[in-house]
Amino acid sequence: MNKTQTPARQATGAVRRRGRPHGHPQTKARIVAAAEPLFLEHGYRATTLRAVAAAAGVDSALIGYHFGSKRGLFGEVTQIQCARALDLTRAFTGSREGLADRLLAVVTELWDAAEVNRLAVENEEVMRAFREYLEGEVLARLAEYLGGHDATRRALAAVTLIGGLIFTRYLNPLPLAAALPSEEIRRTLAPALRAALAPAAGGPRTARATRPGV
Amino acid sequence: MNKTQTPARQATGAVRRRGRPHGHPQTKARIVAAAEPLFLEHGYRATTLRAVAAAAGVDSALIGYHFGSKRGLFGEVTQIQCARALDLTRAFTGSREGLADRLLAVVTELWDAAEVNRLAVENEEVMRAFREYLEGEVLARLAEYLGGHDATRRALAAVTLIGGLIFTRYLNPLPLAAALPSEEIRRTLAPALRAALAPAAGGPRTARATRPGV
DNA sequence: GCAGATATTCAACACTGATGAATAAAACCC
DNA sequence: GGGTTTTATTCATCAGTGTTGAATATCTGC
Repeated sequence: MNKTQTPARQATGAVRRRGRPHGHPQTKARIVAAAEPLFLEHGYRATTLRAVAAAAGVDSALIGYHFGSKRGLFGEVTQIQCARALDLTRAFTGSREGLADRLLAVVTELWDAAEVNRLAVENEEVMRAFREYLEGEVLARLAEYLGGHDATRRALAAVTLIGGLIFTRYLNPLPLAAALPSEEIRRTLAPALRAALAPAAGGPRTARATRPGV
Repeated sequence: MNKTQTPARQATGAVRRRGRPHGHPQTKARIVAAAEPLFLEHGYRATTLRAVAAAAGVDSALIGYHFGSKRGLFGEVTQIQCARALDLTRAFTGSREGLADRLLAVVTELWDAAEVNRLAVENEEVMRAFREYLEGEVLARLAEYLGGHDATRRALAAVTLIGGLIFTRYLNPLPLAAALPSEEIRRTLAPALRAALAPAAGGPRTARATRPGV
């Protein structure tokens, strides 16, 4: 007659009474902490909310309550990592000559340390954030740093290369690109990045900059 | 509100008897044809097998029967497009001097024409195929074409830039990169790609690069 | 103490992709 | 040209997903 025999057996096996427990004031943080390794190991799709809830020792409905949706939780988990992994401020302080090397150093350092590898590409929201950051932040600031009427185009070329580095080494890692030590990667890409950043005067084709920077 | 009373009402509304119908010998092709626009418009995740089956006017179980799984169907739909979009053979026939320009031309032409934009990044299988192609095919052949002991490194730099182009313009398009006409993109990236392909001797930026690749 | 806000639990819901049993159509064999 | 086998299709159902609403327990302000 009664289907609810086990009153509240969470995955941990610990029996918890209904209602708000006394000793767990920050469930939200615990959910995030539990979700992070799961997302990192299994990716977005394969990580279920029930698994997260079980790992955190909470009811799965709490995720919806605190984060609205699975997307909200993922956004909460990766937002900080994304922000941390994309902070290029350091590269923009210093001489113009070492800009390419500083950019490569910052990118490889941050992304080597970041644990956002591979999984972000699955999530539309993260990709959108990444896109907006790459264009609205990196490209814009880089163009401003470079200056000149051709700055936007040079910044675009640089962002393309940097995006390719992040893509082929971290988000969708080619075995070769991922295996090389970062110092070697930097040395490999430095000439191309310097060429991308260099004013087009020395190039074979004169670049008629028609578009004022947007 | 789905009580499943109507015995066999497919999406078309046409009542079909059980068993193999006489006039539809190529259901497989029809499923692929119906799936393609759906995948392209809504992406992988948001396209349900039931919607594909309804659009094709067949039972949803037929997809499993013919393609094994949703992945199988997606692979069937995108495989040809991927192969079509990644055929770089043309770029490898010709003089060494124009290599960079030919590469950029082929990549932009093929990807501008391809309709694989944006959705491929959602699917792990497509990304794996793309990865393997980029490293196993493009990079390997490019290194062979370039020759010399430094060839692999230069090819890697070039592949990084090309991958960045595909990523920031097609797979996860930055507004600016996607808005520019392809001819301008080519002009923008040409110097960097030439520098990537050039036999850099490791020096900072000196013109020791006149030496042809051994 | 008590009213309202907040957090938590439970139970369902609508869907999803997948699969097994039953069956009709076609092909094949002699 | 009937009998058998193979293939294609239908139907029903499964386990599992993210999400949501109702009920309940705890905390907070007065």
